[in-house]
Amino acid sequence: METQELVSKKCEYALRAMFELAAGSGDGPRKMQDIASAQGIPPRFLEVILVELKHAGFVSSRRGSSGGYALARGPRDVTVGEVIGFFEGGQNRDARPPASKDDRIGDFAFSRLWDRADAAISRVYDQTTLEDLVEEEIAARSPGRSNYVI
Amino acid sequence: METQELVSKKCEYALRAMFELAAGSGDGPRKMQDIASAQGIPPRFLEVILVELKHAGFVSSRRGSSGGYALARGPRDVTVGEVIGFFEGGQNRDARPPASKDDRIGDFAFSRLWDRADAAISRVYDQTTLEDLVEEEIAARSPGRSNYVI
DNA sequence: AACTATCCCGACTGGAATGGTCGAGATGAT
DNA sequence: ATCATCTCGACCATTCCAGTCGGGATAGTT
Repeated sequence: METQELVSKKCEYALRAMFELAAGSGDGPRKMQDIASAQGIPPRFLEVILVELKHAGFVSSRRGSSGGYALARGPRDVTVGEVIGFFEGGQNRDARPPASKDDRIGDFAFSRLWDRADAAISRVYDQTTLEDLVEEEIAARSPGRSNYVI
Repeated sequence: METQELVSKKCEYALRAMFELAAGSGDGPRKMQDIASAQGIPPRFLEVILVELKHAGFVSSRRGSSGGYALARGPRDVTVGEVIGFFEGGQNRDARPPASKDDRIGDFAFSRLWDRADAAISRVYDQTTLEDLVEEEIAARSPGRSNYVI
């Protein structure tokens, strides 16, 4: 059906950057510029994103001439859902229109509907770790693969 | 977790309008103004929406001094997913950035991820009909109800 | 036929979010 | 000392969203 882009470009960039860190792990920090070209992300924009990821505790950084970024936690311990939750729920997860005394007829049914949709999508995101993504990609690129649906 | 508003305001208004038509069925067409006040929708905006819904074949209309709108199909035969699909997939479901020859590493894994998320949410929307919503609302308002999760 | 309530349509607008850039500074490895 | 790198805040352009407006077409009612 392909509804719309579920997450913002910024959020996808963040995920791809972390994916890159997870995939190319083991050799100390990765330089921002490398990540940018590997994943096709506008470099200056990636800067902004990485700073936010650092503040959120997802990545760590080292300055200086052999610096760069690395995952703060292991790829197995960070889910896609956490990252998305941070970027989409940034600073606006509050401030209900205060007086909702005028409840329309259908409020309940729709509220349940949105909740169910939200739960369904969260279930997918929360069950997928960075490691899962890396393994899925490796499996896809190995030649004699079978088409299992994970 | 409560990520964000999954559908646009316009789309939600459309659904609520159709919900209203489904709930208050049986007495000929409903006037636009009535629907607007019943569901708290800006009237002139609702006009726009109803015209689109008519063009899409979801509702029918009668003009003149005792006119109004009615569901084109029975509440049991129209799913929430159809309506959402129409409003969100309006005119922009095409125009891929033409040359995507430069496939990054991770394209496959992410593509699968978005597909799974999309499928999860579509499953919820496509399984819910207008009638389901109406019944759910009625059940919620009946006094001695039990808290089943449907 | 006149009246009037209703639907019908296209153009328009203000504000917010998105996607992205820029310049300058702080820090630290070599 | 030097240079590559991260760090920060301000800035900007475009798009999209939510909603409005004025006028016109249509059809019941009297």
